[in-house]
Amino acid sequence: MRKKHPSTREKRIKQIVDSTLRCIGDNGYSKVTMQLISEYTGLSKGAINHYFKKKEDILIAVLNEVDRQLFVFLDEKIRKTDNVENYLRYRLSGNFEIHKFNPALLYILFDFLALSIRGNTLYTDIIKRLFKKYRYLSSIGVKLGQKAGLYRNVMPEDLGAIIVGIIIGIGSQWIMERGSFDYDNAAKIAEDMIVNYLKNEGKNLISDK
Amino acid sequence: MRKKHPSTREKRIKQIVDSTLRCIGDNGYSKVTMQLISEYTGLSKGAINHYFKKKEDILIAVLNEVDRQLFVFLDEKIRKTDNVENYLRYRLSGNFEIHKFNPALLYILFDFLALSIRGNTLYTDIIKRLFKKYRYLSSIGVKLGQKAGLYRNVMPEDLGAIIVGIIIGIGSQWIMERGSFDYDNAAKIAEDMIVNYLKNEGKNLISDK
Amino acid sequence: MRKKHPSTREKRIKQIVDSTLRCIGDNGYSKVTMQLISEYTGLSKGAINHYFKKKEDILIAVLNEVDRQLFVFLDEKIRKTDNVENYLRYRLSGNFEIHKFNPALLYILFDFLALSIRGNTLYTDIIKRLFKKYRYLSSIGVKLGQKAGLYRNVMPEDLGAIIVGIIIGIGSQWIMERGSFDYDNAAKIAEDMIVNYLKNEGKNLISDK
Amino acid sequence: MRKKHPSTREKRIKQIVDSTLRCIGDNGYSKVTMQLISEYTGLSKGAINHYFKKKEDILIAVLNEVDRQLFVFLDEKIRKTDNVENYLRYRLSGNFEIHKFNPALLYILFDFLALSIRGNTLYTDIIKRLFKKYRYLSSIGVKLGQKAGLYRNVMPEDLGAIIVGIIIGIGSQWIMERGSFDYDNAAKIAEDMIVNYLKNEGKNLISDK
DNA sequence: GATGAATGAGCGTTCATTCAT
DNA sequence: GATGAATGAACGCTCATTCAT
Repeated sequence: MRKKHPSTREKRIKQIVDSTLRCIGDNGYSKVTMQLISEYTGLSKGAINHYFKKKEDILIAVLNEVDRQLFVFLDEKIRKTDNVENYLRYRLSGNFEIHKFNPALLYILFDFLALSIRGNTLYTDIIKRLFKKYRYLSSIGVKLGQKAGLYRNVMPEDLGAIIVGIIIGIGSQWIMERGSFDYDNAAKIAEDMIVNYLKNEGKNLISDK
Repeated sequence: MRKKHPSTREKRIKQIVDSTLRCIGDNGYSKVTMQLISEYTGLSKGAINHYFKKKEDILIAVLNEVDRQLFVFLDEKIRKTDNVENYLRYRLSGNFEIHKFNPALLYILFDFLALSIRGNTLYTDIIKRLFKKYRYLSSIGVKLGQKAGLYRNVMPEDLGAIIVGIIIGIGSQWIMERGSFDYDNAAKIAEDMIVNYLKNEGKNLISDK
Repeated sequence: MRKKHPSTREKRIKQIVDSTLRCIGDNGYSKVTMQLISEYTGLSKGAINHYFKKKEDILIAVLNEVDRQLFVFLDEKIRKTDNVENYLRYRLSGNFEIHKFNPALLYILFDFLALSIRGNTLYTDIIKRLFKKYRYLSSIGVKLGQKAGLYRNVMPEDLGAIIVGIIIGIGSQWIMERGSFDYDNAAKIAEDMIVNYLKNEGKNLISDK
Repeated sequence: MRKKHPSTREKRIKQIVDSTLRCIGDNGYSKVTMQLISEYTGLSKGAINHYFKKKEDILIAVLNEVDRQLFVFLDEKIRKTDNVENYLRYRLSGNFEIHKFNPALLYILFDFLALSIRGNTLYTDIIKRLFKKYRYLSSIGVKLGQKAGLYRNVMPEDLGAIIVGIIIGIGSQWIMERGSFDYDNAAKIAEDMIVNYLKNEGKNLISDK
């Protein structure tokens, strides 16, 4: 029996992935069961298993979806600028904004990150790729500034790591306890700190330690 | 009914906590079972239960041990300096060093962080307290510099959040994939970036965005 | 998502309750495990859990089933009479009969009674309700006789307690050791004793103690 | 090494039995663990096991102690009378009194009764013996009255079963819910009902059913 | 005699997965 | 395609019992 409605399969897969994303956002990775996914999706457990042979397969699809959503959200904002400095600033402020107004994505990212840090080879590769991409995207702003002669000569990849790190590092603390510091101010300082550093090539500020 | 061998109990408790710490470091929080802890410890499941009534109690003890180890390691290093700028630099470089040579602590921190982000009230308070402490310790270096007239006038708490964020943010990426960027260089840049920012009060580098 | 086979679920639930009833009758409450219930039912442990989330839920269902069976058995017999005195006699003899030919119900009742006497709040309410109902049903026969001017003026509720008490009190002894006394004769004496007492209003038989 | 203080053993055994009795009275049979017995006794688990090889051995000793206490309490009261009718009345009222003011004994009796009803051969024999003894003791009052020409000619053993039954039957309901009926009044009615029945030989009150 | 550390079988329960319908 | 009944391994945990000290 051949596929009668090939679009049904894709529709169902999207339905399952979206529901699971919502489910993880609501309950956390460790609380997600096939039963709960089934309830969020409105499909039976059997139907879920019909489209995804293993629970892990759903979670991998979810992680890819998180990646896609983060990318879509940011790219839209950044593509609109042609100011070199703004490229970097928009990436920073855009990310800070995402985590503030849609923390579920960060929640999920952290769940998978925690799993991936160990040998969980299932998610590791996806998370690695995700981080690599964001370091790369962050480094583009640095490279553009260097090409324009605005930024000092540092390894763009290492600065990409700092940019990505500062975003998730501040975000994670803020998620833990919102009142513990001024998120917007810290984000602003971080932004200035990075741009400030990149523009201060000539000054010998490096300690002689 | 006096304890005849109080040292035995304490020894066993330490043995279990240390073994669990090692176990989480090797396998990750989600993979840790009472059975596995028992195997790592070399004691029976019943024996583990004799000292810790609940699995959670072990994990809380482990988390406190992580906290203690981080504190002991850093304080030793920092106490030795009386140079104001070095206070901040030592805290940064010290943390980077820990995560490089004893990444298990960061693994575990992330595991509990991921759990705490959701409603897991068991670890949340401990993790909150831990983060708060590190933001505070980081802010001390800022305050000292401000008092000495060396650093610009920013909220020390917000800078504490940035310092802690940058340490765990870079650390987590490096743990994920060691070859993806130059950890030592990124750490050095981050260090300079922060000190640079703090010392550049007069310059109007803040973007007019 | 409509139920396709609603009868399957109900059939299984009945199957589990009946099997557990048999299991408790054979082995006693304290010996009943999920494993044993599963064996009596012929279903896997997982299947039992599919229909009853908690072991307690099965036992509550069992207790309600015992209640139902007792009620059905007695009501049938009693409804057939319109003789006022027979109402009480039938209730007494009917109960004695049940306990003689289906002692499992009494076994189970005692198991739950023993549990309920202590703070086991799970079964206490059900057992309380059950006893209350039987006291009430027993008191009806007294009230009818009083209305008809046949019985002396005593609190029907207190007599209900005596009637219920005598039934389970004699039953429990007989269950313990069948040869120890003549159950049928004791039941007959008890029946006469109660009716005798109720009909002897005028005589000052009450001791002047 | 021979026993230095033979009385120590007996003292310890009494200490353990008494503590366990108290422990069951407080918590119920099903809640009693060796740990709890150890805490109630103030001895270590190892010490308990030194005197009683099995937990069951303790419980058998406890049950015998309950039997002994019930006997002691009642016999004292009854021995004081030489009035034939009072013999029976004292046994009834005495028992009602015990259960009212020391329900723990009834609690424990019910716990073991529930266990004994099934094949738990450990306690069955003791409980059987206990019931038999009380039926016998109750029947003495009947026999005395018959010898004195006061009571009708019924099987004393069967009446013993009714007397014992009515005592535990009413007691169990009252323990379950104290407010559900007037215990004292029900006890009084039960007492009169029995004596009334025994004294009404001539009257043909027996239904012709 | 006395302790409590240690054992391990067995408990109720969860859950990914399979499969007859 | 879709269902949910059924499975069974694995989990955290309890507890009577043993035994080195």
